[in-house]
Amino acid sequence: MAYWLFKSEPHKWSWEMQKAKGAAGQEWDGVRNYQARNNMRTMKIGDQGFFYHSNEGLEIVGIVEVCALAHPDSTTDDPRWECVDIRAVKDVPKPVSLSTVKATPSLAKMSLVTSMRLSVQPVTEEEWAIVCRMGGL
DNA sequence: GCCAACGTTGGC
DNA sequence: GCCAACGTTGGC
Repeated sequence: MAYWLFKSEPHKWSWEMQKAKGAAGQEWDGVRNYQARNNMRTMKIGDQGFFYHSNEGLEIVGIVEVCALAHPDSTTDDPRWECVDIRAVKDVPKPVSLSTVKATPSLAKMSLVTSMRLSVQPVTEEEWAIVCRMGGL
């Protein structure tokens, strides 16, 4: 099982909207970056991910789960772009902010810090455990 | 809203 | 295949 982090601007697609989709989940469309796409291609059903609010909020607010393998992105005809589906699993009781992540030495190597602009990122098992603990899980 | 960082595009 | 121009992302 692998761990990931999905970024979304809340005014475009928020955690509340994701939760409203329930178990059916939502296509993670609109990604137009090769590295992010490649990350999605390697995802398996049941992989866990953090849901991060970028631009506003700047914090990890929820846990999601991959519920469909990479498939063509329905929002484009360009065959280069694929995406997975994810569904909300649970809230992070105490959202973990970017400033907290930056201030935590053991999280200094998180992609969130080192690859600021990558919208779909891998998270290591250690990082996952640390963030979950800080988030009250 | 600004702007730095960085990914992508396209001319040569 | 290089690199300048351009567009986008995302923190502040």
